[in-house]
Amino acid sequence: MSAPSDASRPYGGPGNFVRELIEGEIAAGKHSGPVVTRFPPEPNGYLHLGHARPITLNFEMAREFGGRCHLRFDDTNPLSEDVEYVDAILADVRWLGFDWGEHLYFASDHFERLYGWAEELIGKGLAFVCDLSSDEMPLYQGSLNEPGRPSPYRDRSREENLDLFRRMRAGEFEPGARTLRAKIDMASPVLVLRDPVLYRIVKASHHRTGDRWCVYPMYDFAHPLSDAIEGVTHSLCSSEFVDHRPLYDWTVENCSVPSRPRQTEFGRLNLTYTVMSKRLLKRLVEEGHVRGWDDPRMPTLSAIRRRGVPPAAIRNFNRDVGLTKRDITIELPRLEHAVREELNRTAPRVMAVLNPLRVVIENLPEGERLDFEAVNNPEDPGAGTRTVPFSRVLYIERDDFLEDPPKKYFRLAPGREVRLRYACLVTCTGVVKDASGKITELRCTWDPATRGGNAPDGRKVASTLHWVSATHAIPAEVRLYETLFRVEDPMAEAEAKGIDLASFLNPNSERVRRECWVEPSLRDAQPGSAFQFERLGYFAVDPESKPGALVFNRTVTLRDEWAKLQKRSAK
RNA sequence: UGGGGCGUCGUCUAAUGGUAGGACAGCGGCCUUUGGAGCCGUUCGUGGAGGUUCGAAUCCUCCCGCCCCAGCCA
Repeated sequence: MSAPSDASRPYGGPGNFVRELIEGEIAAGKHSGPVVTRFPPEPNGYLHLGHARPITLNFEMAREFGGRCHLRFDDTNPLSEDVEYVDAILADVRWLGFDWGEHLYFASDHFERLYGWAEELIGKGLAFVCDLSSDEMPLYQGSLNEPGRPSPYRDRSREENLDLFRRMRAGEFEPGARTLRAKIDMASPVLVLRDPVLYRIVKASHHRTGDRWCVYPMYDFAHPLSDAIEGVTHSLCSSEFVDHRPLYDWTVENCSVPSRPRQTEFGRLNLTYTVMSKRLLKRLVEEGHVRGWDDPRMPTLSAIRRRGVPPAAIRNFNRDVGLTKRDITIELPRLEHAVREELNRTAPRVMAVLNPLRVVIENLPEGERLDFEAVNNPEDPGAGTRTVPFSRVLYIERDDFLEDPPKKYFRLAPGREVRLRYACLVTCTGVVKDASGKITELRCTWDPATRGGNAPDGRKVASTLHWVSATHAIPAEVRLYETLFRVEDPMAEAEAKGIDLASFLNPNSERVRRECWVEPSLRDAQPGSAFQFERLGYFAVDPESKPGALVFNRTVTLRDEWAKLQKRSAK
């Protein structure tokens, strides 16, 4: 149940109102037992970045107070749920670094007791069987401004209600024919209190209970009661459920439950340049805008895992962003910061050339190989060093040479001397072009006195370039990712302008480069492992990668001052 | 429009009647064998109007704005 987390980085800092609430309760002696929270997903889709907030919050609060956090599937709607999602959700929560221990539950485990409480409500005259069809019911519900009218079936006797409800369970009626409803107040200004449906008839096989049930409890009934059964003390949920709290309380107050949970709501988290609703994400998959739920451009947890985002970055992101009652939209760079921060600490450095330009070292004989020692991670001395081979023909990044360099361009140019990272200083002596004028090769000389990269005479160079040895490098495919959408808030723009969401997709969200070269130490890089390609960014080995056919995904770029300069001058 | 929730730098978030602080982003600089990392500096904010008070982001009144609710979804 304890998360691998840094306790010096508490969730939301001292201002987290949920922590203050719990501390206050404990100070007031309101808890005799442990603090118990829960994360309650419905297994009808994949978890995304928006879910990481309640996951982190629930597990972290339980940990901070020495309690426990349950993982409970709210599987009360067999029409939309599936084991496929159960398995994926389990894997995602585990990946995020949280452990529910023995406390894995399903609302469907509680169906029998829930049913018993429904009969209890009938016995108390607090629930009735309603014969209104799904078409008719809205006619009685009123509207935002007008009160509803009581169902004509509202005053049935307890005996008749009980008989009908038992026959509903026995499968005597067709789906939609009848419902069990709470008897509360059809005139309530709170819509959810207007005799809400508690049970409906569904004849579909449930992924866990099979065909045992013909009636299924609604969320508003199953959720508070499941919390009570499990001894949940703090039912933390997002703000759209604020209106449901009176019904939550009504339910636990009127059923003979073993404990008294309380619901507390916090604001939802959104991110710029993406969408975060299951419906929209599903559309992106189904319409082929992405290759699947784990396409690295998606905001799903499985996708960012594939992209190379470490789980600690997600936990820290949520801790740092904090928690209030308001819905928030975080700017994407804030997430990228958390990702870089974590990867900077942990990712081994390596050299890779994504857009190769051939360089011939004229004063180094063919067939000669020099070995240079490279630091694996300057942030982590314990990561050690490795050897990188150097020879007459190299590749450097095409962007790292300009025949006619502008001011503030520090990289290679005719006649200029730069350092090749970990290797030596080289000077550009010539440029070879093809018939169309495209540069095909650079001629350089190296200074053997600068082995390792420093000049004994103390002369400085303006920049350091990454490189690979052409004869030793390994070919690789590299997938470069940008935001899926071109605009900060695609949903809002689509609605405001009446344009389809798809028109805001970023055509450059994925660019595949197949002629990249990586240093030989990467030969056996395993899927999932993360590296910093020096000067370029962080890259993770894709699950599709194989020895001999390496595939890397760009997780996030490095901060790039030169790119920023260029962007600014382009405006 | 009935009910509910929420308004502090561009974006998040502290300050719980007593100097409006921090992070990310931005800008400027230092440093650098990654134009990375790190370090230093800096611009920018209490939705509005009244009121209470020696003193208001905080308390009161009114106004304005944004979000949620009319599934037999969760």
